[in-house]
Amino acid sequence: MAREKKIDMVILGLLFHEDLTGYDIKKRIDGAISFFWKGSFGNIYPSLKDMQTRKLIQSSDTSVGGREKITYHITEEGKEALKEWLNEDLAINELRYETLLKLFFSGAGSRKTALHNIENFEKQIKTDLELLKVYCKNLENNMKNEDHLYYYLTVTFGIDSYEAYLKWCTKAKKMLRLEAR
Amino acid sequence: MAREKKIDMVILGLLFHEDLTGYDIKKRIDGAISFFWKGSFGNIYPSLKDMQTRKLIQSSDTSVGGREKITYHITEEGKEALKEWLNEDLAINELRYETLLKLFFSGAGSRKTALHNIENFEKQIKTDLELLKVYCKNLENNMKNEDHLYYYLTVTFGIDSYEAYLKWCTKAKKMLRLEAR
DNA sequence: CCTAAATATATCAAAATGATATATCTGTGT
DNA sequence: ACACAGATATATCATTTTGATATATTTAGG
Repeated sequence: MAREKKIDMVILGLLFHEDLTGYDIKKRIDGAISFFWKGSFGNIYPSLKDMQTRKLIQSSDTSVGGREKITYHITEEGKEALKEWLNEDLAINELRYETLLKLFFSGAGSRKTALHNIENFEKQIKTDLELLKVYCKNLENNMKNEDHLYYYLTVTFGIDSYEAYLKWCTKAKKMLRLEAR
Repeated sequence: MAREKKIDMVILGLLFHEDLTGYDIKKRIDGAISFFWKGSFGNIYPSLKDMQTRKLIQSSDTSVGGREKITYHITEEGKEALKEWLNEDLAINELRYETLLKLFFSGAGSRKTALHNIENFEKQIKTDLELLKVYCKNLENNMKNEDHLYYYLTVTFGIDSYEAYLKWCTKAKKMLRLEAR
């Protein structure tokens, strides 16, 4: 059996709630989802075409004037495929943190470089954490349906782990400054 | 300027300390590094050939009997390239957590499925956390050089964040069980 | 002495990434 | 009325990564 293309599931998950264009899908992925998954035009558009031939989604032309616009709709087969994936036990969870990679190899550099890289990371995380907290507050005032609960849980995952990262940053910086070479 | 191939930096980082074969490199990457970065034969071997033509590394044939074996050694240019990368401010840090993706789309499934996916995640994390703690204990008894300090910091990053994940799992499971549909 | 596991290199299809090309529509300031 | 920046929208491409497989040799255990 061919390996499952994850972008397909992201798209099906989004189309489960509403009809969207490829461009809309990209915007949704760039929102809260981007904290734990990415997508690009380079895989969204091919996936849309492919899933249409596999009858998991249907397209309808909703062009306005000269502006081309193709809106996609999930089929029953598409909903089935999504549910099957949700029920599979396998889930691949991966970190790809270049900051940690650089830190690991900092023996080839200096304490100063290592500290600098951690400070950059800290800055990145603080910015993202602020954003997540805004999402969280908005959700708390508007937890009206099941989907909001799942959304809320992913946001709190982000907040909790980012807060742990920041605590680690403080510890790590202290160690790098104290333990004289 | 061509985009930087990250696998090159991983290999240079490893070769900075010792000469290695492609197979050795794969084994190193599959160790502690695998918690924050991955590598496969499919990009290790091509990278080795490419970096050799770019004079960042040198190869020497160390075959034993009929067994082919090519050992690589970092050059001064290679060391320079590694240091340059360490000194670049840019670092791409990405999470790719299929568990969170499934949780986010659990509206298409059920509370039961969502809970099941979190329990699977919890199991995965607990196993990995145990391993990280072993690494940590070994390091604490053997913190003799600068490299061990950097290694130790990446390991504590893993431990701290995984512990935060587990706390989140407990909270999330409670919410999913309490908040009746 | 057999065999399973580890060592070792290499390649390939499939998927993801990141950038770019092309064209249209919308809102803002002048 | 007009220019023009920015948002909307689809599409493609080279590069990189992933995951699997092919091939062959050596080592360790029963």
